[in-house]
This record gives sequence, C-alpha cells and structure tokens, in this order.
Amino acid sequence: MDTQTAVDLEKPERKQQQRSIVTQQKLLDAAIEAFSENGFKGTSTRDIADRAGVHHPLITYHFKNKDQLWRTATDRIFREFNISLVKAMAEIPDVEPKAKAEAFVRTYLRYSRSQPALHRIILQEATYPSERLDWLVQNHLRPLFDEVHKSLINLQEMGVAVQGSPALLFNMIRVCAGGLVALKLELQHTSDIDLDSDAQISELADMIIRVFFPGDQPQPG
Amino acid sequence: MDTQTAVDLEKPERKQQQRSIVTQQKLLDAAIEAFSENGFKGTSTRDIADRAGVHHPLITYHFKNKDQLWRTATDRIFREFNISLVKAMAEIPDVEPKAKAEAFVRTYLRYSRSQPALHRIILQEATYPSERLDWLVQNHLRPLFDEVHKSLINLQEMGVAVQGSPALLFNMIRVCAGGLVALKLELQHTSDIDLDSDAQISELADMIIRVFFPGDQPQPG
DNA sequence: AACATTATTTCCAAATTGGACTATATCTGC
DNA sequence: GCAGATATAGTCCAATTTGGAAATAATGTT
Repeated sequence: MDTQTAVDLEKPERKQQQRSIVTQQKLLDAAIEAFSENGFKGTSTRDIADRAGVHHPLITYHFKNKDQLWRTATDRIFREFNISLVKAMAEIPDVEPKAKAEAFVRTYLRYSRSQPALHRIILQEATYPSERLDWLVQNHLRPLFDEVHKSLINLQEMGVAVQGSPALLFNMIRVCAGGLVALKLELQHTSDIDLDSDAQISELADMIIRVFFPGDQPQPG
Repeated sequence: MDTQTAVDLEKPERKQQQRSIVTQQKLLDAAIEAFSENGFKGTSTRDIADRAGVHHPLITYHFKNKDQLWRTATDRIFREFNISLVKAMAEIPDVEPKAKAEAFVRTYLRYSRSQPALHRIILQEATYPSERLDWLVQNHLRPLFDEVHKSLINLQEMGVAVQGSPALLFNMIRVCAGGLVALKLELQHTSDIDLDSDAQISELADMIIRVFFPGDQPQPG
C-alpha cells in the first residue's frame, strides 16, 4: 500500500534518485532514534533533521508531515524484524517446535538489541490512546500476536511451554526480551548487566527459554 | 532568598497551609501523569499546571523548577511503593521465603497497576543518559535491586527460584510485572488482556510465581 | 490587626514550531 | 549534449511555546 517515495503518484515518470533514497534513509534512522527517545509529541521535525544532518524542509518534501514520517519509520522497523523472523524460522524444520520457539526468542532478542526502538516505540505509544497506537496494533502487533499465539498453544499441548494463559505467556516472553533490552542503560548501572555483550544476550536467551519452555529437559524428581 | 519548597527547611516559622498541600499534591499527580506519558523533555510545566487545574507560576513557587518537580514527583512514587512493599513483607514470617517472594510479586503488580508511572518513568529515563537516570539509580533502583538480589540468591539456593543469573532473574520478574502493566493499553487490543481487572492481575501474578518460583517451599515441621 | 503564606495575573525574552519561498544544484530520459 | 523533472540549499516568517520573573491580590496564621 505504499511506495518508497513519500507521495503515491499514479504514474511515476522518473525513477527515484539515489541521493533521495539516502536522504530518506538518514531521516528514517534519525526519526526512529528520536521518536523512541522522546515519543511522538516530544520530538520535533527539526530535531530529526538535525540528527540526520539534513535540512529540515526536506522532511516536508519527502514525507509530507511528521505523522507520515512516524508511520514510515515505524513500518520499516517492523518490516525488518519480520524479515529477520521469517528468515530465522525458515531454517528450523517444522518437526522441531521447541527449536522454533528458541529461534523466535533469539531472533527477537538479537533484533531488539540492534534496534531497541522496536520495543520502545510500542511503549511510547502505549501510554495513551492515539491513532498511531491503533495503527500499530492493527498493522503489526495483532498479526504477530495471532501467529505466535497459535504456536504457543501448540507448544503448551506438547508440554514444552509452561502452562497458563498463552496470551500472558506471549507477552511475558516479549517483555523479558524487548523490555529488558529497552532498559539496558539502567541495567548497566543497577544490575551490572551489559546487554550489548553477546555473552549476556545469549545468557538471557538461555534463561528465557529455560524458564518459559522447560519441557524436553531432564525433569528433577 | 530561599524559595520554600515541600521539603522542610530548618525552621518554618509558620506551618504549611492546607490549600498549599492540596496544590502540591495536585501538581505532583499531574506531573507524574505527564512525565510518564511524554517523558521529561516532552513535558512542559504549563501542561502539568493545566492538568492540575492550577496556574503555572505555582510550579515555580512550590517546586522551584521543572527538574525539582520531577524529582519530588518521582520520589513520591518510589517512596509510596516502598511503603507498600515493606508493609506487605512485614506480614509474612521470615521462615516462609517463598511466601515472601509471592508477596513481593503481588505487591509490585498491584502497585504498578495503581501507579503505572513506576515503570514508565524508569523507561522514559532509560532511553538516554541523564542526571535524572543517575539519580533514579542511586536513590531508588540500586537499593531495591541490592535487597531483592540477596533474597533471590537465597531462594535459588533453597531450590525455590529458577536457576541462572539472579540479576537477570530479578529484572525478568520486574518487567513481567511492571513492564506488562505499562503496556496494558496495547494488551487490551492485541491480546484481549485487561490488566485493570483484578482477576487478570491475579492470574498474571500466579503465572509469574509459577514460572520463576517453581520450587516447593520446605514445610516446617 | 499585622504579617507570612499562597494564589492570581500580566509580562518577557528566548527558543521552537511548522511551513513557505526562492534559488540552485543534480539527475533522468531522450 | 539538452530540457525538464527531481532534489537540496538557504532564507525567512509568523505563531506558538518555552521556563521563568514580577507585581499585585487574596487568604490564612498568630
């Protein structure tokens, strides 16, 4: 439903120039950073332009307005994440559901680290009702939930995942991954945890898996 | 030329008037709401004054400036939480460590629901380094961590808590409680979870306990 | 009544806001 | 190459918002 250019022209008579693409990418990166730091309301288009090292009127030129910029930027994060996820899942055979769950956790965690905005922007928008939250839910969060939810029920039936509400379970896993990464600055100071390190990310992944998917492991007693 | 704030000075020659206390409370409530929605930078003192239904110069009068207002408001949240926590823990005998862990989870969850800002403000401040984050860590987060960390190690040794890094464990529990409540608006839409309901809060508490404290408590006698 | 405390009201100087506008540079398609 | 479209630069503005100061008025305390 969208093109790479800001405006949907019926008949693009010329192809988009390379420098234009670069500018848009810089603006999108800057927007993601700014929005996840200060929220939608707390971010000015000039701030974004400054971070991108670009003249601020270019935002109007490329993305029409602040709202469209937010949507395009957010869309990119979730798209990229979905690509990573699909790719990782495809490598695991369907007959190994626990391995699939593990892949999900590790992918979510790895992507969250490289792009903490994945979780932060959700949090920013979840503080009060807005059209943006509705958009986020409908286009990205709900579809993801629906899919994982099914898998989780399956895993519970197989005795791999812990019992209890699969909806709660999904969200607990999600915040243990993304939510912890979003707090990484704090964790460095309070808990001597450095989620920038591969080792600690891996340790966290192991722990999430061990806690939420304890099945197929040596049961004590 | 010292401005009198809520903090008690050496010798107040007259006692604080009731209307002053009310105004301060209204401002603190409004500040907590605004800061947790839009972060420190994204919140204006005028916005806070409007929410409180109070003239904005009163902020300067009562709290000197925006920064002091933030500190006072944040301090109040954590103090209140600590009071709840201490009170709840005092009711559980020391010989029942698992019950203590349960009480901690339930208290954290209940307080987070009545005051989601507890988690949201941390998240707002954890997105980039600031003096406020340092202050938060030193005055509230670190002390809480240190205390719970000890208890968790103990619980692990008794086989009540799951194995693994106690620091990670603490933070996983924390985000499963506070982090999920902070997302409650989203969860209503994506997952049909209503964390305003007692039943679902209780279900979440049970699940957290079941997942992170699966071991049985040795029964005395 | 006297005086401290609290609230109201008006004001300011600085910064920020989104956006318009023109001019210039650069690329594309021919 | 050229013409026309695309993209950026640079400048400007009017409106609003910002945190805060100040003078004045109202209210409570002793």
